Amino acid sequence: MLIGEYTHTLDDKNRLSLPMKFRKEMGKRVVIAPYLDGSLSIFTVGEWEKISTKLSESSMLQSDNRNFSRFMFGQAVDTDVDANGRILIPEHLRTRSKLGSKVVVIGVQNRAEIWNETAWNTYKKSMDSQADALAEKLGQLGVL
Amino acid sequence: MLIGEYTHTLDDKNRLSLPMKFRKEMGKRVVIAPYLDGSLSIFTVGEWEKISTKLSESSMLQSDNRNFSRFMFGQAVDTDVDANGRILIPEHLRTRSKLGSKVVVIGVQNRAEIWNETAWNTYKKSMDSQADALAEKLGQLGVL
DNA sequence: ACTCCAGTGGGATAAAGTGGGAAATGAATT
DNA sequence: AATTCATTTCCCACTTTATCCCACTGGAGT
Repeated sequence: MLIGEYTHTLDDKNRLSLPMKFRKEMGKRVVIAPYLDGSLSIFTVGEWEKISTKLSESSMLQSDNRNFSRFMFGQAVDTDVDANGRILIPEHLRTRSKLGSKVVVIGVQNRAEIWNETAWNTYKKSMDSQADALAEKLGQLGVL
Repeated sequence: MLIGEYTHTLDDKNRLSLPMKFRKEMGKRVVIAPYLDGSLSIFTVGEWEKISTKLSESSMLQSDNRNFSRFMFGQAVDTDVDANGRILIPEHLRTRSKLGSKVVVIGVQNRAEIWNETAWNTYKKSMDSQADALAEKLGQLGVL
């Protein structure tokens, strides 16, 4: 279970160290993929395979499925974690999520997310003000 | 599993190097075919045969199937991967997908796609703005 | 204050990607 | 049928980018 928020530097060689607390669970190999709300996601290979399986069962002749598969797979990368616990963020993903030298790595259950630092702070603030309303909605759906 | 985005050059001899990460899975021989959304597709011979089988099982009495088969098979070529991991893109396919000297090769599970660089960037942008809605839709369908 | 370690930075080495020339194949013309 | 011209295929070499490895730093804990 990945939890917590860590601010790390993304250096000019596109290297990002994973928080020490994540490394054991992440293992030696992870998949980095574009994710929702402008963030990037880091999955363990196990979690990634679950997603792959689900998407491979959907027909590529339907544009919704095709588009989402392209979006995820086309931009994803599976990469080794180096000896210092760092991963390489490909240039196209770095650009997409507008990552500067300071990024935020957060743990969300089975995945980690990488955020542009200011985008994360903005997001946090807006969620804070909406949290009560959100809880209400989820409560109505019986989630919590 | 083919994933990732790579920008490669298509030289004046119509040669395109496959990303190193794709080469093992692609093998010594691949099939290049026109694909959807203006892209070209690269399949392993194995994957190509699967598609062929499926299409041959669908009735050619339906004009949609007939037309789609013509579209794929009529323009497809099977070609060797050379010693440097490069393939030759036939002129008619290069023209069709408006490929200049810079093209993007992406991996999408069982296939690779070749895109005109600017077309890909445009596509990505439009997908980025739709991804959240798309994920929601697929979530409702039980895909994610 | 000293030690240890997570996180960071930089230089050396290897390899992926690309370009160009030589050899081979095929077509065309006399 | 033979020679020449054009096009394709193969091979080698270069350049740039990425990967590996080691060293440093600053903060936390003893």
